Amino acid sequence: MSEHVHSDEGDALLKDASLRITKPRQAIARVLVDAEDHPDAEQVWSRARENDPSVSQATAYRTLAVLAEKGLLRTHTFDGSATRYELAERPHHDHLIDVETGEVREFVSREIERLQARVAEEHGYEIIAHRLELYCRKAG
Amino acid sequence: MSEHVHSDEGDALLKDASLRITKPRQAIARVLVDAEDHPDAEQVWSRARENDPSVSQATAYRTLAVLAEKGLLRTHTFDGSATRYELAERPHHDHLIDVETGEVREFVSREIERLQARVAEEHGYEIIAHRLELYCRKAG
DNA sequence: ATAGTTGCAAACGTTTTGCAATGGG
DNA sequence: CCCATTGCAAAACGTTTGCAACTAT
Repeated sequence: MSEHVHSDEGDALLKDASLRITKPRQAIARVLVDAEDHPDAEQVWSRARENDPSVSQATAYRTLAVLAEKGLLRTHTFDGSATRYELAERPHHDHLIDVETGEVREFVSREIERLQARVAEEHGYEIIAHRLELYCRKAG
Repeated sequence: MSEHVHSDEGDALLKDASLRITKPRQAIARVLVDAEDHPDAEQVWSRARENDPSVSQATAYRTLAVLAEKGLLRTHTFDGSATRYELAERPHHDHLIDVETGEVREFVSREIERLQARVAEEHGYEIIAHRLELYCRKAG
């Protein structure tokens, strides 16, 4: 059931950001909700156009920017390439990047997080956010 | 003594990269050796021009690219902004970024490193490189 | 001599923005 | 109705590159 429900989750995302519900934004929001990878703006735009071919690049970038700014999306910039996006509502995790294939795996380590907090504390800081990326190769 | 020695360290850096010693590259290399922060390409270029005003932007970018590629420089891309550089010969460390002032502090945690290696291992990988950034605010 | 290096300016890929037209609340 | 939002095209940004002149080796 529910082939294409009224894209509830996507609309919820937009509402959470206090954005007006418009067709272009719905197309974009659905892409983000459905995404199982970490698409960049161009990919989000391209996928959104499959839902609504009239969506412009500008709207894709603008919507991503607002959602990220309001904390509903998380952004990543692996190395120096295009910014990639993912839903922030997903549980926090860090990334393990296979440098040969580009595959991205997610992981969490409570122990590492705890040590990070301690490091910040030792410097007189508290952590707002962090980013941990392991660039790896399959163990031989 | 040694007001402006023949920029030994800078030349050494270039030699290590098997680059010909030229005036523009010497100007750039000295900037990198002297840098106590994490300058981006534009900053390196601008500082290099203080030594030799004729250094072009292209040469700055080209030299940084080669040095980074040959492993003599490490690169960072905090958030989505311009790539920043630092000497790789310096002991490895991670970064704590003050989100209010932009100040960057360095730290190392052997414990965190060990846990990272373990995470990679659990996934069947070995770490080539990693990046850990703590975005922090001064503790209230 | 000659291959590596340079500055210039144009091109690049990604992202942002001014604008007049459109459309949601 | 009115202001947020849109698409378009131009611009901005950081970075790369083709080329003819130059220079370290």
